[in-house]
Amino acid sequence: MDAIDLSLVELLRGNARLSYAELARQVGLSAPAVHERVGKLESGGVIRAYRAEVEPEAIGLGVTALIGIVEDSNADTDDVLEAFRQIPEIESCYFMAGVESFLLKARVGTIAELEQLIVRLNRTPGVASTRTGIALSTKWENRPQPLQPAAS
Amino acid sequence: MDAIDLSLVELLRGNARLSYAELARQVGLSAPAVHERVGKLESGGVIRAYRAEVEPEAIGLGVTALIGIVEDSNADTDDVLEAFRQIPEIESCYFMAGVESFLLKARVGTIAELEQLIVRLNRTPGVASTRTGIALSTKWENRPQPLQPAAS
DNA sequence: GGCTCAGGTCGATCGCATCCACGGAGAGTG
DNA sequence: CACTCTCCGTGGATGCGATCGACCTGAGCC
Repeated sequence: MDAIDLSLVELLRGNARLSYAELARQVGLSAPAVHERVGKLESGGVIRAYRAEVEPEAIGLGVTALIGIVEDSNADTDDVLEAFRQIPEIESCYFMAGVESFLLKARVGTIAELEQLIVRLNRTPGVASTRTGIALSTKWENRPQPLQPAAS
Repeated sequence: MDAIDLSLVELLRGNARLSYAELARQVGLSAPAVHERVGKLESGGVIRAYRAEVEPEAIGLGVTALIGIVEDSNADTDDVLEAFRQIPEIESCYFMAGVESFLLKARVGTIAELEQLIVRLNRTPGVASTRTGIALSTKWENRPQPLQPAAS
């Protein structure tokens, strides 16, 4: 993980569809060299996926909610996590310090669907209570930040 | 925005680096047809970007925090937003219903940097108070959900 | 010095991206 | 109904990029 790898990661965070030839020009190596480096970044787990970022409203997901979860005192956290994983509306799941063990980000089409989701969450074994905040608008999301000299 | 467009979006959300030829095979059109459809999805704002998803720890961003912001009663929301936009550590910014006007997701390298960030936020004109929760681990993030028949 | 290995470059081959000309289905109209 | 316009697609051609294999070079080590 040297400075060139870092540049490659930064370039691909900005535009995942850059060709190897273009990446090679940007970092000053040959295309095969870049190909090999990127391959290692992928198999080494640094690059996890390449995703198109889509306007949620355009695919019928106009309602965004952030939901804090308090667990039962006797809950099995792994089971709760597994139950959350089965719910496709939950886009992100963070395990938090504090009273609320989890913070979930969910996207649904309508407020009615959000209501159903909350009911489902409250019924999930191990969940003691939920606290839902509704995002009126997403100002931005997953903005890549410029890379530091960095670790490793 | 028909069923084929929806498939294309779903395929690209799963893997942004699929070739047009491969997309064409998956949806049963020719490569030029797919090329044109994807081009329209991009210029129509449905597809906003293609991004590599990176393991944050690998690039020196091991600390994730979610920060609620309460605004001053006389704050100018646009100014506050603009100030947040200048802070690169803020990856996502939601405008919320409730007492806390914003919810921010930020990533930094160390707890010390998080402390500096919180200080900076509290000093920002228009910010009355902040409430920070630390994510001990990210179970998953930005998981694409399978697409509904959908609107539009 | 001479081995070995990691990580490059170069050259060749094949597939893909992309441009262009052409064709067919469906809607609106006389 | 027949005409035409438009949209959306196909097929062919061409140049670029992905990717493989052979070879090169410098660092570390015996």
